[in-house]
Amino acid sequence: MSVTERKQRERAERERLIVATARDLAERRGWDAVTTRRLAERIEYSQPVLYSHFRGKREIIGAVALQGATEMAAEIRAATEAAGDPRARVTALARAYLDFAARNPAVYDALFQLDGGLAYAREDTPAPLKDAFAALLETLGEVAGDGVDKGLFTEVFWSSLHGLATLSRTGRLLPELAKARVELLVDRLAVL
Amino acid sequence: MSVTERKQRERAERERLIVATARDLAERRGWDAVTTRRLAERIEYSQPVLYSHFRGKREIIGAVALQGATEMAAEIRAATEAAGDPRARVTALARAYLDFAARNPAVYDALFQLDGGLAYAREDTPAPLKDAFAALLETLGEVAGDGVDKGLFTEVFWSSLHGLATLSRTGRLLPELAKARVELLVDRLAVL
DNA sequence: TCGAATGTCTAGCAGTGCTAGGATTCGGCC
DNA sequence: GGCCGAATCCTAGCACTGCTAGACATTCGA
Repeated sequence: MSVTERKQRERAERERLIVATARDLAERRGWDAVTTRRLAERIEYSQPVLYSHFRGKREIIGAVALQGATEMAAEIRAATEAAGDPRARVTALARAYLDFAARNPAVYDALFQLDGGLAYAREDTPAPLKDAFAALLETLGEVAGDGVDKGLFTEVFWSSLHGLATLSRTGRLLPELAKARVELLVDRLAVL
Repeated sequence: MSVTERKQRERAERERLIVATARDLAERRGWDAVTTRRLAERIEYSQPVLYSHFRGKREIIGAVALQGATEMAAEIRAATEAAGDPRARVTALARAYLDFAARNPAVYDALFQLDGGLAYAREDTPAPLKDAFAALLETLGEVAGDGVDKGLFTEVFWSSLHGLATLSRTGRLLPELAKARVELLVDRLAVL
């Protein structure tokens, strides 16, 4: 059985290589540059190998998205736990979120802009996505205010962050106001 | 000269036909279905004709975006002018914005999601885009609050609306909370 | 040692955005 | 009216895309 196990390990390793390569390529040159041919060449296998791991390009995007969700959740938790009072936590959350989006634009796109074939806001939503939302809710639930559903508040706050992240990255907002926008958002939305 | 004029008219008419057809196709079957071949077939000309009007597919998207911006600005102004007090105006604006995004998803994508080769938030930004932002600012500037720059506030409010529009349309937010999200956003962000 | 199963690759399909170059039609001039 | 140059348009094709059928090699169990 040890041969089979080794093969499974190698297969899993190759799958990680595919996801990592796709992510790297997308981050360096954009998702348009992530073609099945280029990806196959980089991992030094032929195209059909990709399809023995994933149903298609969409699923590869989905895999990158899940990886990104896990990292994002971790970074957000790390940032909020380091802060003292609720206000500092919310500010830290907002900064960590926008930071992640700015530093990993391709991963962010895989998560929230592109179609990775993943289910969101449902029962069968993959665990990493649920957990990322939970990471937001843990901190934002604290400042939802009386009588306001924590989930509802988190959705609204998250939407605002998402809007800031996407519009600013595509040059649709004034760059010099970035910091002021975050402060204004936190001041107004959070009940402290 | 009248022959030349007629030709120019016909050319302009054909250009309108291209934009209208692209928009219709995108709205019915998504932007992926808007291929140069299909578009050429629909307008009953060959592909190269498209390139005598536009540099490429990107510019066609841009043309649809500009058309959409004009309509959006008009709808927002119509909605806000019909409302009485500032609070009603802001709510009407939010509803009108999200309504437009929901009713014209392809146009909304052309405007804020896809690359139409347009400049945003700059001096050389096309007039329709500037005017759409102005339409938002006219109403939102009223409720920015003391000491808060109206442009800054408009950017933040707009980003929130954009986040709601995109995340809800791609199924990333709970559909049943749509109304509550708008109310919460207006309540918190606007200074009344 | 041989047949079967597994793994991988070559080659190809239908589709994409875009364009070079040839055919055709048209307007103005003699 | 007949001709020529220019404007207009189309055919055909390029290099690319995601994806897959079928051939080929390799490895495994009997």
